[in-house]
Amino acid sequence: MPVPRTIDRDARKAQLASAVWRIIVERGIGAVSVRSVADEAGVVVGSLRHVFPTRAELLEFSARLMVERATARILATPRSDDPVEFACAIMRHLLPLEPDSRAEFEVNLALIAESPALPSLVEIRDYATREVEELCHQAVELLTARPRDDTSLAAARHLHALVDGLALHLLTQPADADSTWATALLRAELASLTARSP
Amino acid sequence: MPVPRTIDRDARKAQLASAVWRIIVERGIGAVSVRSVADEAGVVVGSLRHVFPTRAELLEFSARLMVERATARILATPRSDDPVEFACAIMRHLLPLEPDSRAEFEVNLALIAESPALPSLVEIRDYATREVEELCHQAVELLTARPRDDTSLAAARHLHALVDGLALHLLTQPADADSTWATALLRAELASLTARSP
DNA sequence: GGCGTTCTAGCACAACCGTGCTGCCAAGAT
DNA sequence: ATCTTGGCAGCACGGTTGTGCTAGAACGCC
Repeated sequence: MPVPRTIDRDARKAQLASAVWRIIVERGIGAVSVRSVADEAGVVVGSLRHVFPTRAELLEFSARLMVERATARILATPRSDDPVEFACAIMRHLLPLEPDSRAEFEVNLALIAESPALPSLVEIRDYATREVEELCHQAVELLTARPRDDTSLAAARHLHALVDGLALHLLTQPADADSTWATALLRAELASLTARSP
Repeated sequence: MPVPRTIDRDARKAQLASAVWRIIVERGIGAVSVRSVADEAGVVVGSLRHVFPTRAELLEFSARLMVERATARILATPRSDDPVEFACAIMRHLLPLEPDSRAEFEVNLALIAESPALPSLVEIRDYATREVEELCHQAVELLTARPRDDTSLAAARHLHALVDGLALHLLTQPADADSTWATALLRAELASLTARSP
């Protein structure tokens, strides 16, 4: 049985997904169409549709890959002896401070804004939210060195809301504006968690 | 000089704007077109375009009216003797706890997500952000009873991020889910502000 | 070399989009 | 009664969208 030429489908998918991200960042989610994405990726529509038969599949994969990338980056955070600095380094990855994470958050927001029209993306978004929530729980556990209870649950929710709110504000200001205040705020919050623990 | 029949343009504009909101909430920002809005409002495209010649003007007015409505609702908050309860009542208006405020926040988010494509809406969004920021400053001043300085600025930013993060999380959960935890979290944060002041 | 399969390239179609434009209707001032 | 003008209804046009479908090109295996 002959096995004809095959391209690296995963690489091709990633190439197309990053084209999607670029368009979302530069022109908004509304500008994402099979044609604009194919153009941006430098392929023809036929090739794109050979890998992603429908637009929904294209967006779904793009969203999923984005979550994977973010997860990988967070897991790759170098351990630190200082708990506050370690937690801060992890949480910083959730803020749109660099082009990559900025794109990730922008895509995340686009998913929320378009969720009524794209129900298949809701579960991806919810999965990502649960992951971040779990991360906040772990951060609280690390800093307070206590098991989970009602107060630590509230603290985790507080931290989660704070991080996402900071992300929202960083996104609405220009990419090159001063953003040291956000890190400082985050570090102060994390430090106060250790201070409050007995 | 003859003066022919005139409709209440402001009422007509508000009618069309609320149709825009409904579509954003139910079908996402991507589903907002002159035709879908005219349908939803029960008028024909020609009539809509008589009031809003272009789609951009329609969206711009809808966004501006939304900010006005929110501002009015906040200003109408009854004063309370308890500073924490008063601040909490005001901040609750910024959370998507009821259909109206839910729609407002959803529209706000849609504006952010589509800002690359609709630059004219950016300044409206920025104006709304500044208003909320100012509100947070006033809340901090009220609770700590101290003038603005670096620490109160940080506290206001903290509060602002927390409120917007909470709003984001409330939006991603079903409209009828339990949301008492958000109010509790907010009240605790506001109470801790008074506690910290000397 | 020939075959078979994957990939590429693109046409076609129906639907939808924003917007320019043209009549028609109704109502109030004269 | 007539005239003037704001509002209503809708057609038309060029563009874009998602997707079905077909024909050819490129390549690994026999």
